[in-house]
Amino acid sequence: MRIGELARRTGVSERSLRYYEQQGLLSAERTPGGQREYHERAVDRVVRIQELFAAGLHSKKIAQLLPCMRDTDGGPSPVATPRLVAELAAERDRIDRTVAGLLNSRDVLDEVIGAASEPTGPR
Amino acid sequence: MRIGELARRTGVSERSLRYYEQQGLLSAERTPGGQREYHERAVDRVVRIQELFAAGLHSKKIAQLLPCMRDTDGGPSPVATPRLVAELAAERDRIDRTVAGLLNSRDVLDEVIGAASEPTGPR
DNA sequence: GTAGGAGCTGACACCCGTGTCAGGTTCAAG
DNA sequence: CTTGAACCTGACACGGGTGTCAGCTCCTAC
Repeated sequence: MRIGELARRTGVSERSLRYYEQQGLLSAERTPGGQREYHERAVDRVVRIQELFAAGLHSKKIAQLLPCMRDTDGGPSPVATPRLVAELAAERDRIDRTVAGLLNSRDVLDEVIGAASEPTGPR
Repeated sequence: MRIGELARRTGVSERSLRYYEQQGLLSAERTPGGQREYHERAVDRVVRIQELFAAGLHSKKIAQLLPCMRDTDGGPSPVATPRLVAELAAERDRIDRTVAGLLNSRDVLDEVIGAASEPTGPR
């Protein structure tokens, strides 16, 4: 498929898809005329990329991580280097701390929301 | 206390503390010479502000939210307007979605980390 | 009174994924 | 062949919290 369809199917802008390619996160064949031609599994990959961005990983780390992931085609999935594994473990811990903070903040919001739903405020 | 101590006690830079004041998130008395003088409870407030920033709220929304929160002094805590409550509920839902995404990404990381810890890779 | 650490304001830069525009090329349908 | 939608590259801008610097003033201890 071409970039327009991929953008539509993933909900990611064409701009971002080109950026992902530039960062080495996503590859594409080219037509003789130079237009990008994506494999079917690019869809899943783009979704993953978005998730990892949302998790706070930077493109550089995602670029290292992606080749080590089991793709939908069940390919060989090379094993990560110890160095990368250590970095990923650090990212995971960071994510855990982030989640804890988010849940805490959510509780704070809930308290304000809850207080407003009581007729005359808490006694 | 003055700004240096507050920065030291909260781990937040002086630059950021001044920014919080500019955004209406944090107030301070002034000495005759114009230097900021903070109440003791500014410490808790700064911590909260950081949490809310980490949760993805923008300073404008935090500025609306803070006056509605029960402070450590157990003050009056005015009730949020229905409009603000609706916005906060939206933020809470966004946080929930973010958490779900983070946990998902964490699992993805764990899979790669786990695969690397197996002697010859998965069968 | 004076030295020097601490504080003040204002301004500029950064990150980095994304939006957007300009100007040109390619592709597919008529 | 022509037309128009889709695609290409390159460049500039943004958001928004934070770092950093310059140049000055304040406060405290001696």
